[in-house]
Amino acid sequence: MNTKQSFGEYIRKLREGQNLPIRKVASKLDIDPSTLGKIERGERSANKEMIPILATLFGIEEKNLGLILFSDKVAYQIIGEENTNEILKVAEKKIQYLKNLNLKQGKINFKN
Amino acid sequence: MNTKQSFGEYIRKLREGQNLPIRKVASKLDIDPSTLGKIERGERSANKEMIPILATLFGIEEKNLGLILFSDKVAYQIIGEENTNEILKVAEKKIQYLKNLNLKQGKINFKN
DNA sequence: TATTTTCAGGACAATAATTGTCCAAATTTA
DNA sequence: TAAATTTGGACAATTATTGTCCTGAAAATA
Repeated sequence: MNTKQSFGEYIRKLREGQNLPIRKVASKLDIDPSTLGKIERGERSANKEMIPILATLFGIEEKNLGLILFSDKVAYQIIGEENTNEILKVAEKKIQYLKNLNLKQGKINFKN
Repeated sequence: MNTKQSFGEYIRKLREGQNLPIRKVASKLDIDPSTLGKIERGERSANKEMIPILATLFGIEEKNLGLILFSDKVAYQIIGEENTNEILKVAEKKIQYLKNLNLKQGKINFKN
């Protein structure tokens, strides 16, 4: 897992590796070429529905592509803070706690 | 740091610990009592401007309160995914990379 | 118990953020 | 040079978020 690339950079390299124009990939995704261009440049976010399509197209694991997308989202959300590592650590524990809670009980109530 | 509490639960306990009605704290925050109630119940998000006010009011560290708020946000964003730990780990590396990059260069370009 | 205070939660409007398109200009490729 | 591709701004549409108001329930207090 290369952590030095954003989702956009990543899929751009994949696309260029196959010598595909934006136009064609965008058509597979059923979006405007301009939108895909923006996604590749990080000016728009990809959405989850695009993951399986791109994964199939480029022959990579859906799971990994999703990982790159979501880690980008998380990074983007807190990059402006000072104590990013602490935030992530506490978030991890919170998630563990909540998932565990969820096994025993029913729903999730989490919004902040 | 108690990771078993959301931001809302946390400030609710603080508030109740001082026997303050929602109304009064809400007034300090300059918001409707109903809004604070929702924040405490996790139906609304707190915003950053509230942090210093609440920290002062309850005599706690701004930094810690911010930590609770942001870790909540991160947790909430990815709680629905399977591989949350991996996501956090990759996000951490990405942030390190970006921060380091930022020291050398200028701005941030990150949005996904 | 009656009154008052507090709190919960739905409905709503206002605002903000996100998403995607269209188009024209710039760049790249053939 | 001509054609194809890509960039990026302006824009509209959609969606998400924020906070208020209000009513009724619950809790506290007299």
